[in-house]
Amino acid sequence: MERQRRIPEATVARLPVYLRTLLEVQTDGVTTISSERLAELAGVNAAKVRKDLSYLGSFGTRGVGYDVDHLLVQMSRELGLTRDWPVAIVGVGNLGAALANYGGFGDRGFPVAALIDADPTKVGTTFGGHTIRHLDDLPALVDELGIAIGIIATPAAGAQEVADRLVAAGVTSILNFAPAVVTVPAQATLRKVDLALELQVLSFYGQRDSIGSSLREELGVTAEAKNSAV
Amino acid sequence: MERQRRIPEATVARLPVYLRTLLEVQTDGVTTISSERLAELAGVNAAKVRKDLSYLGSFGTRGVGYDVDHLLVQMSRELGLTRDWPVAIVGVGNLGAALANYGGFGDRGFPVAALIDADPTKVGTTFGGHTIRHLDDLPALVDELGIAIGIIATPAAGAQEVADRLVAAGVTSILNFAPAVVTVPAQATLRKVDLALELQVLSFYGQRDSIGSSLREELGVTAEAKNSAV
DNA sequence: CCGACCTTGTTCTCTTGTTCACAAAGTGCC
DNA sequence: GGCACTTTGTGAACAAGAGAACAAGGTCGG
Ligand SMILES: NC(=O)c1ccc[n+]([C@@H]2O[C@H](COP(=O)([O-])OP(=O)(O)OC[C@H]3O[C@@H](n4cnc5c(N)ncnc54)[C@H](O)[C@@H]3O)[C@@H](O)[C@H]2O)c1
Ligand SMILES: NC(=O)c1ccc[n+]([C@@H]2O[C@H](COP(=O)([O-])OP(=O)(O)OC[C@H]3O[C@@H](n4cnc5c(N)ncnc54)[C@H](O)[C@@H]3O)[C@@H](O)[C@H]2O)c1
Repeated sequence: MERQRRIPEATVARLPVYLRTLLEVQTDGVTTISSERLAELAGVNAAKVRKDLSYLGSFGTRGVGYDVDHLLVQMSRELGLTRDWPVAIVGVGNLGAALANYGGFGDRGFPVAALIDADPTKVGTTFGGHTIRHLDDLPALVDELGIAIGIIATPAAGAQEVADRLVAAGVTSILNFAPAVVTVPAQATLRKVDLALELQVLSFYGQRDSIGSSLREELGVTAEAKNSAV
Repeated sequence: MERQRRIPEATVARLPVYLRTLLEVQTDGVTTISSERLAELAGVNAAKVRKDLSYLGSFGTRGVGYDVDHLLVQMSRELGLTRDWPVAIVGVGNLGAALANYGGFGDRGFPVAALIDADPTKVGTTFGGHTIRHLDDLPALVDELGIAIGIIATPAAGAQEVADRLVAAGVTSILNFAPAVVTVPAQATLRKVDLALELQVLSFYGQRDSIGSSLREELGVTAEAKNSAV
């Protein structure tokens, strides 16, 4: 039985949800879980769960379900979570500072390894246990600390330049919070988090509702978020 | 010529990007734009732009392009941006505080109208010009201030309860930052922003790359983010 | 007024993703 | 050991979305 490669993008985006769900049931002492139950907890369709998991290999036992521990190991391996991915936060302002303070990333294998800013009055100061470094130090920091992921938390105007510099320094995974279209070469991966966009999408559907349209209800639009990748 | 209803979800998620792009070129004095140019600036395919815009109606002029001002008006109307959408932030911690401090929302028609927390030591204190209110006050706040959107910035454990309370109080648009699966009834809309998920997806693709696989290059995976709706 | 040129709007095809439905495979009772 | 029951893994049908291609419609120079 040949291992199936090329995991669909939609599946990749759901694996973290399954992972989190499995970690939760694991702490409850659950050792085996059916696709039905996992689907319920993860807010998706059971057939989808089975198909998604089948991309990892055939780990289930028919008539029984999936072994939680085993699934967690396979899933972590597939997602690349068997190693740490040091993160650099670029732009230590309002948002960057909040992210730097947040402990939830290091726990999960994404330690904040560097804080970077372009403002000379911020560079050199210490924040949350890190000395803020200048953007020019980026290549050195990548070498020293093995930065694998860059988070852009600068104003929109600077986002593309920061992305270019990150890629030039060898950081090929980028998460962009700035409300700007940023492009990177094909060998890099860029994902974005755009709050204004989210609010505007909510506004769109909210307006539909308040107009009294029952369109979406008729369609049975589902309860769980439908974000594409978020 | 019948107006085409039922705008695809994928299109709805791109309209805010076009909107932002159009606002930018508008300030540069541009009055007309072709689908080709808009596509380039928005980081998408030109055919997609034309198809997306055609859902709003036929506003372009063949041989010329689209009138920027007109397009902005139509798009704003469609997205429901002709009115304000007061936002309540639930959970004024690390993240909630950063969001509350951020001025970028009010500018765009999403004023932060209320800050809500469950912690008795925080309730009653003032933050960023708002007195923090208790979760129990939610129904009253919705009545008084016309809260239209709720942002969940509490720990994961409280997220579902907060969502339930928001819906019960009449808030049908919710943006969830907590790493938890939250479900809402069909008449409500929920979107999520999940940073851990984003990082794990980056880790997946980062691992693929560092293994030396040229899979994605061969596939010509594109430069712009592929987030589904974000 | 006409013809060369440009850009939209839309149709068609291809790809990706979702869901159903069911045979295959395993468990555990009797 | 056999049989009833459960749950997986996947084939096939269906739905949504992306992109190429092109006819229709409009501009503008002459
Ligand atoms: N704060 C929020 O809650 C929030 C919410 C949504 C989106 N955003 C977006 O996140 C980004 C950051 O927001 P913020 O509120 O933290 O802004 P901010 O102004 O508080 O901080 C920006 C920081 O980036 C630094 N910076 C500017 N240009 C830089 C460059 N080229 N290289 C390195 N550093 C640079 C600045 O010195 C500053 O420290 C913005 O694009 C904003 O639109 C923020
Ligand atoms: N801080 C970040 O940068 C960051 C990044 C990604 C995700 N998140 C997520 O965002 C959420 C908030 O993170 P944080 O760092 O601000 O946490 P935090 O602990 O700093 O703040 C949480 C706040 O929510 C309040 N709260 C708790 N339960 C509540 C309830 N039932 N109703 C109302 N308020 C309640 C608490 O009193 C506290 O003020 C978490 O789920 C976290 O995982 C945070």
